[in-house]
Amino acid sequence: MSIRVAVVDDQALVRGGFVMVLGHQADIEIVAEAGTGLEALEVARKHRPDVIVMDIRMPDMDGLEATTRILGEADWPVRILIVTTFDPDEYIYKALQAGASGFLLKDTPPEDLITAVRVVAEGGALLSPSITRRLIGRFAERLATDTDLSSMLDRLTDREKEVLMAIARGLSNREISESLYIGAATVKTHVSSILSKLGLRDRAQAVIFAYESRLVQAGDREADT
Amino acid sequence: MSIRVAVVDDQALVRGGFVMVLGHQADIEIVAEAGTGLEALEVARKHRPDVIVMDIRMPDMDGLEATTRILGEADWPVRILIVTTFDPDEYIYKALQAGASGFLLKDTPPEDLITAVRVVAEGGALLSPSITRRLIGRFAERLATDTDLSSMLDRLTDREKEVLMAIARGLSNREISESLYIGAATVKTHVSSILSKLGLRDRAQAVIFAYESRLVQAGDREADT
DNA sequence: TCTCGCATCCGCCAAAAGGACGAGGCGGCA
DNA sequence: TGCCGCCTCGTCCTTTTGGCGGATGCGAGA
Repeated sequence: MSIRVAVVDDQALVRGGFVMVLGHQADIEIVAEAGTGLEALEVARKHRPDVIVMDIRMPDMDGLEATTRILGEADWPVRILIVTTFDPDEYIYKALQAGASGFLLKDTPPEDLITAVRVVAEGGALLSPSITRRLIGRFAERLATDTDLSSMLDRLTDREKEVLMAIARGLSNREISESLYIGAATVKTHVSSILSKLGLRDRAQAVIFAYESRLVQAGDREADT
Repeated sequence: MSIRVAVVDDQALVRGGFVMVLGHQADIEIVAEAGTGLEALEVARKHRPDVIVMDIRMPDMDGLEATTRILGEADWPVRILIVTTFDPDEYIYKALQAGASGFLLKDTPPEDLITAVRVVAEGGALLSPSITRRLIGRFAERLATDTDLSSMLDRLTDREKEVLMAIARGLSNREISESLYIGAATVKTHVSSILSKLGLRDRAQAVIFAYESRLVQAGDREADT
């Protein structure tokens, strides 16, 4: 069974090029074309393609908005491959957030487009090499600065680390004492020790340290009680 | 000019397969092979390949360590492509941190390996589709939870946002008053207003909110005064 | 024009936090 | 065995914080 593809681009020439490239593949069938975001919604609903090759800049509604909507209302498995000339960070992150399975630049060779369609049809994901590089960069950079601050964590005892994490969850001393089953005075001792060891002044700075040192990470908050 | 490639894998059969696949390409030349991490260091120094196809699990020294070392001491442009059977998150992040330009699983088809070598040789980056998907997932998830919390930021006035950011930098009320050239009592009023509007109890929780809402981000700390 | 929200300021008060001690119990280690 | 680090708890004190009420000026919009 061939991969059913819809191509969405407002420039007829570009769209035609995509259709030409993809349509000549034995395992790919072009089932629809659209020139605007709104049209994309229609053809998606009507033809229920497996993969939608989508431009970003379009009249009516841009490709990112269309992606969000289509994925939001689709009741069949559809993958969206963003293909664009522009690659500012903003677009990429929005595209990924919208749920796109791939992000290609228009300067990629035709065979890569074909590969990309096949990959996303199978549930994989694919980015242009340059974008992959940037994404990797962001990750690596994030991991790189870890060691300096987190090494200071070694100065803390296990108990103190527990208390610090509790502080980083926004608990008061009394709440910490209850959650750790120790006296309030003990918590204060630990807190003082933590602040002193880390060269901090108050629990607010301790929270900052916890985040900066990746002891806790933005986003991994368990449900607040 | 062809791409000069070195293949590093401790399993002779696998290594032979890679060499076979890559060596038959007109634009690729296999200039060296190695079976261990230490050997990889040697052949890298000796043959100065453009691209090193590297396994992770090896005797002597694993591929990640070898990657780090080679990239650290190399005085010529060398790209490293990690190819492995295993894909735990840990490996991926370490590989990216080590500076690898690509990360392929051994279940990818041979032509993809060829493509990957060409891509990284040109300075691009490439990940296996499944890994790309995971990386995207991590990013999207990160951005996904943004709106709910950051929408609460809209309730704050500009001045309050300033104060909140100051709190998130670890300043005391007095320091904030000095940095904003306003009275200490005024700062307290703002702080109270912030806590009340956001449903928080104290400045420590405000710091947490600032990080969770991405008002401030771990890592973008300017040098502490 | 007259509110209303915002920023600014003031003071008072209770709670929380933090600093500076001392002190006992406990386990590892020389 | 004795020392040391860790955890525990206490007490006393100062500083900080946060809540509350009230007040002024100011600009935008009804």
